[in-house]
Amino acid sequence: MELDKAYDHSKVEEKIYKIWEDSGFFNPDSLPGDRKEPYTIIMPPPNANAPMHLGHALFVTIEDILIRYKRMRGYKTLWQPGTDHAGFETQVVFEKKLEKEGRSRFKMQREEFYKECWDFVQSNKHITENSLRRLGASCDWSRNIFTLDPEIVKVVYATFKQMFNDGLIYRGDRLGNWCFKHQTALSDLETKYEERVEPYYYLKYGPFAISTSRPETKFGDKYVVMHPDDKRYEQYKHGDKLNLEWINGPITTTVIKDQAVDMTFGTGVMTITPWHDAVDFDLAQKHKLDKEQIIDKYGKLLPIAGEFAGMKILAARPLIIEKLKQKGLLEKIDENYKHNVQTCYKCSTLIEPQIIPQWFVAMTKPLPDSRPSLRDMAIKAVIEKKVEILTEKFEKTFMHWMENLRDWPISRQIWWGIPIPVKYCADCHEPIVDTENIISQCPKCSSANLTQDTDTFDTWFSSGQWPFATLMANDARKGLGIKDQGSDFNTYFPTQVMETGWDILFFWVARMIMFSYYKTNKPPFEKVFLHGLVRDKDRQKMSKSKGNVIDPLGVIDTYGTDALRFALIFSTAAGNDIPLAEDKIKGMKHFANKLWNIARYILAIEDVGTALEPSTITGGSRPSPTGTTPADKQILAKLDVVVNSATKNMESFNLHEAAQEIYHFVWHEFADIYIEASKEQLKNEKLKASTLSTLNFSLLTILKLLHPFMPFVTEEIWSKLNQQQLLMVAAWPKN
RNA sequence: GGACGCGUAGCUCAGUUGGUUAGAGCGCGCCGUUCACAUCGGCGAGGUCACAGGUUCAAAUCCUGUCGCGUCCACCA
Repeated sequence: MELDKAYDHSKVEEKIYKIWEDSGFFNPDSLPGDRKEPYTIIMPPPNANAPMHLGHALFVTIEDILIRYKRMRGYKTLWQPGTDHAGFETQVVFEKKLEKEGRSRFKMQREEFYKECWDFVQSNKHITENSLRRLGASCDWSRNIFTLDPEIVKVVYATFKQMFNDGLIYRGDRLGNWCFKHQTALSDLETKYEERVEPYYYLKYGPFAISTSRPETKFGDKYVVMHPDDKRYEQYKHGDKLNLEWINGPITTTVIKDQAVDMTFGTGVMTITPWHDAVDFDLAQKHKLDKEQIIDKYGKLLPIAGEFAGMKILAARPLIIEKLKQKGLLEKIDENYKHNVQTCYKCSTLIEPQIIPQWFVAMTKPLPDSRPSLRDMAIKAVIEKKVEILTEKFEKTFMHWMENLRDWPISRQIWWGIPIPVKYCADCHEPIVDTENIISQCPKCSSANLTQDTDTFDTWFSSGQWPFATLMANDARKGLGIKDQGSDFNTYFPTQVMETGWDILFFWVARMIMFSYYKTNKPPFEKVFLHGLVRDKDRQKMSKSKGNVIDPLGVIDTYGTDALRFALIFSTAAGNDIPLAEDKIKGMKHFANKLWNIARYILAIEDVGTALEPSTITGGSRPSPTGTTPADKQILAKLDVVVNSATKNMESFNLHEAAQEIYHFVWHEFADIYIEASKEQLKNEKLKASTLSTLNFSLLTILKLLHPFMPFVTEEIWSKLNQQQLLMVAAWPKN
């Protein structure tokens, strides 16, 4: 048998993937042998609309390594694939596309928009899935699912209804983060703070001095707040009324004393704008104060602003200041006030807090069946290691976040997503949960005058249920109940590992744990393995919205999937970011070629026609100790060490260490030392048998060790060795 | 403001519970191609493991402090 002089991945990868896929071994139901113990990874569903980036390559590499390893160890392995409609993310991308075409969703019908967005996502979805194939992902495509598939939506709706009935979901007039551009509320996680330098104004408010960077919010200020212990304002009592001249004329203000005021900040006096500020909102709630909307949802001033009504806030600001100045109410301006402003994480538009009715999930409210709150169940699970977050660093971060958790707003005023299954009675205003869309009469007042809620769910409300929703959906498709023998949910839940990026620890992982306990009283997964971010060569974060994503398919074309995978895993400790240098990938292509040539050397000996039968060459049984040379003994001993250590590292998720030691062994022990020694030994007829046997045993073992990391080249070489079964289901080496 | 992490060879980074001459990829210097591989081989240069203390028989690894860098969370009217 003669191999090509160099390994050519382009001739191999597509062919091998097809062999794997045709074998059916991606599907746990079709694996050879009697496999009882399941090992399950639910794939974090990639955003269906987004082209693949190196983050995908990294997660596929890690998860595929784990799955292939466990498959070789005889587990009933399920890697559940899927794609994500990614509500807001996708809508933003799609709206940008519309914008380029000179269109806008605000000029479209909702149905028209949804259909176009659906088609857009569907066409990109296949591209994403094929990219996963090119990366060698050995996931079970027969179970492939999409977050908007009806079986998933059904599970999501059932959870919503159950939570609503349990009083864990409520509709509230609460202050939310409002993005003017995207015309939707956002959760705190979907906003970011940006440092800006803006003028800061000191104003005369009757006898007081107040300060603000946002004079346009001040029209409705009819309360003035100070700390009860502040000696400077002793003469003012809580509830005192004062008349004073303000922007648009005389007003009456009421003194409020509250400890929330920081006496050391500014003058220790502030006025409040409950409709547009979180602290002020809380104060107003506490003291039952009036709340007035100053700015509408398009960022324009309302009639309360008098002559400024209808103006955009930023345009009005200098005019308001000018008027204050003319009235002698402006004391001074600090032009270089540095502060952080909250902005939309997608478009950096200033976030305006607004009171808008939204649906919330109560995170800290105990469950009606006497279980603790969603938040507390998740904290308990992590403390008790029912869910183990790998690396202490992330566990700490997780706990810190959980302990400060607030209620979660789950409604969005966008169109791309799962509609909230609620109707409102126009007569008695009762919200009616209608998950089947069959209710036409208000159960309370019998009115037939019902209107549909127009909001959609936060994507994470549905993807937070992904681990059990996917398995339940699989069962629904097969007509199985979740408790039936052999159902996916029964067999594969809880799953073993959740592998994902640390950047969605709060968005996703935390929510999955909470939903899972709520719904099943079990953890969704036993371990959480968080990988870092693949950064570009300037260490910049790669993201769809920044447009700096590097297409991994180009790198694969040049160097091969195995090289990319090995480069990604090679120096990747859990949780550390990875700046990917192309040189590293190139080096790993060389390694694949090295492996190829090791096999080529061994196979060539066979062709040269030694005394050995091919069966001996390819049998791969461990050489018997008698008749081996010190060199044979040494390499076999080292092989044992590597098998041992690599196995240990695979079990403890130190994949990069396993990769490194295998690499070192193959190149610098086996090739550099033993193969060189073998050339001399083969000249001696008496040593030929044991030498060949040592070479072959070592090679076969190496192929098994490397297969999870470099599946293509190892499977290809394996096939040249006339093996009966595929390497992907060969047994992991033991010693 | 709160929390977390990092500082190891010219560059990018590994180094699990403290234990022999601290590693990899790339780069660099010299030598070597009929004999698996030039996508290679051999030899080599290069690190006071940020700094200062401490614990220990033993510290890159544990503790304290200093300097420098970064991340996350929250946010002052």
